[in-house]
Amino acid sequence: MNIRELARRSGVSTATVSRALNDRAEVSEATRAKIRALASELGYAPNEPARTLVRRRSDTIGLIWDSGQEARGLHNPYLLGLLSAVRTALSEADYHLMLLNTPGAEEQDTALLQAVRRHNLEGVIVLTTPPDDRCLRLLAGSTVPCAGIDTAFTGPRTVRVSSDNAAGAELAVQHLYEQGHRRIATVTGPLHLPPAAERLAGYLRACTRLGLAVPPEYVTEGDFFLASGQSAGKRLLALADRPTAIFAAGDQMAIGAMHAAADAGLSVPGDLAVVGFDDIDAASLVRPALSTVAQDQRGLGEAAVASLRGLIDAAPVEPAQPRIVPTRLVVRGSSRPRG
Amino acid sequence: MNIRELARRSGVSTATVSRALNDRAEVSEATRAKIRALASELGYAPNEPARTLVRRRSDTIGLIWDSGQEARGLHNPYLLGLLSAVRTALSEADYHLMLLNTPGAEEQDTALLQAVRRHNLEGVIVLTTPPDDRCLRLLAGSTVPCAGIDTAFTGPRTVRVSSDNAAGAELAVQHLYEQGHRRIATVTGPLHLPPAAERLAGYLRACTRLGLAVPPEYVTEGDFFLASGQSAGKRLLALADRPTAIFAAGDQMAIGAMHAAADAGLSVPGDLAVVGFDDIDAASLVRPALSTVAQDQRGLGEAAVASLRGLIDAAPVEPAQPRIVPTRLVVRGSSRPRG
DNA sequence: GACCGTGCCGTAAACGTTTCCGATCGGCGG
DNA sequence: CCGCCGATCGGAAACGTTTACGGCACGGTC
Repeated sequence: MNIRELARRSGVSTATVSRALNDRAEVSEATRAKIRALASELGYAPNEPARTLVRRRSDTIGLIWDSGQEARGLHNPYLLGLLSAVRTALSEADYHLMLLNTPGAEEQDTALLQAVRRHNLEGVIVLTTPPDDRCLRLLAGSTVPCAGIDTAFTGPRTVRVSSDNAAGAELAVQHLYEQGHRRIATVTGPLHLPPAAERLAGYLRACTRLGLAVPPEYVTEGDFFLASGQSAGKRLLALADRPTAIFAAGDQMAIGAMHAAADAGLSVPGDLAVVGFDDIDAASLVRPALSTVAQDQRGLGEAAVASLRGLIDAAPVEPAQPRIVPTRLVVRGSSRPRG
Repeated sequence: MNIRELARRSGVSTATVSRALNDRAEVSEATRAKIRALASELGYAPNEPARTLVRRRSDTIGLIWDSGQEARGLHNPYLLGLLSAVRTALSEADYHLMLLNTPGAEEQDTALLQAVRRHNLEGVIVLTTPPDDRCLRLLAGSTVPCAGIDTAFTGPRTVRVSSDNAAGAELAVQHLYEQGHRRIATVTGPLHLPPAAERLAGYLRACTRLGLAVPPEYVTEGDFFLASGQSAGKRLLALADRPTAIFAAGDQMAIGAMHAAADAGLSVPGDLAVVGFDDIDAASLVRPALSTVAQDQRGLGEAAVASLRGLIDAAPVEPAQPRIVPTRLVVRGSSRPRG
């Protein structure tokens, strides 16, 4: 069942069928309707590879994420939500989606770039901070439009979209302040990662704005995982000037801090309030449930797709501005009014 | 940079270049090496759409999962792991992967089938139990090879791969038995879903094998979510013949049961041991950490890909046997030896 | 020496679509 | 009546590959 067969049965030429189905103007309404009807009756679907070949565009974009993390057993609970958001946003824009595999160490440096060319991909969306990868750097350095969600690469035709990490952190601190807390400490992520640095900046900004003192020992660096939050919490709770609240730059670390409080015989939120960042699944499963700054995954996905489309059909006029997506505070039991 | 240009620069014809790069025999080693070298030097990558067009096979399979769940706010923490596993297994088999979007209610019934034909997909992998969808049923009923992970459709060229739910449940009960428990209750999932039914069957089988009495009130049905586990736990703990251990068919329900124990002033695992199923992220974050039956996501992904390949290049001889992948018990704090 | 097989390679026809370039046909103003 | 114009369509050339087919040279066998 190809366009020729459909043309034969409609009594017109393949050119007319193509024009009819592609909503071109040079075809009468009558024949267009007839062809449409016959096409859907016969279940005709145009062959995409052939279209791609002649049009020299595939309406397809590639998606890639850092699976190195999972390989090391570290799930990023956000990936799935981002994936779905990107997928629906792309399909609404009539793009197809191809999953690229993160090149391992044994791959060629050009593996990613080659994959893009092989499939005529019109752009690539990169999820989460990837390892310091040469493949990815090569891709970003090329003229292939790239949108990165929470990634830090730069290139001639790249755009970065990320949550408003600083504002989110401010939200958290503001909330704790409103609950009466004045001694608020923080556990950061690895500070060489942009999101971690931005969340710290937001924390500091809020503290100065609110007139809160931030002794240097109130800022401890973690690695986004449970254990680091627990040990950081333990250190913070042993301080002479013990904080009454902790803002952790990641939910796992926040849960770790809650464990540290329990270890010290302190109650949450009575003796220590905790606010995290990300709203992972576990946040609503632990007890007390974790207050946290939720990222807008759908918004991130839509922003990435919108930016990418801009990059695709616009000339590379200027380095695209990063797109910032607002966050939202979710208040749960771990920061309710002090008892 | 196409094959013609490469042929010109190598001083041979396009046919020879094609044969050289596709490892056909009718090319001398010398010219093959020369072409290879030139190709990688020039960064030549064959155009997949053109290949697909002429070969009439795309080396691409489609992936689809039920995003209805997420839309309703229900994350399936397993999806991401499965996704990665499928992706790596496919790329090792030199297949490309295209993400299909789950058709909404407004789509044509034939949307999925049409997508498969448009892109010349050679097969489809379906993740997690989808809604009772006509699109999917149409796909399964066609001759398109389909592999479903934890899905219950059937068709002429479909195969189902799933974890050994029954054996996993037996593992859990056996473990609790070995810890000295004799009164073991269970919280099931919705029993119309095959995994839930199988886990219950495994529980019952283990109990009879071990000679444990199972009063009817020891079996309560939940919906895989936290609240159902909590209320089920509450009911079980109020029983005159109170169980000393609970096997929950899902981790969220298991955590709910732990909350119920805390509400009743009981300690875990001292007064009540709990074992879950799935090993979601939260399992290792709650306190005490949750013992659980972990699914082998990588194994599931590889089995799905292997089955699909069998379906693709074999004649549809007989209805393919379902592939069963073993599970693994992860013992954590919630079921450690009784105090 | 004729013949055949084999190894290597080139020519050209496909694959299914889009689109450029004409062609045809009414209608309409001059 | 003539030429022009817009609307509608068909013919045919692309797009970049793979592969059937045939050709050529060479070595071996009778």
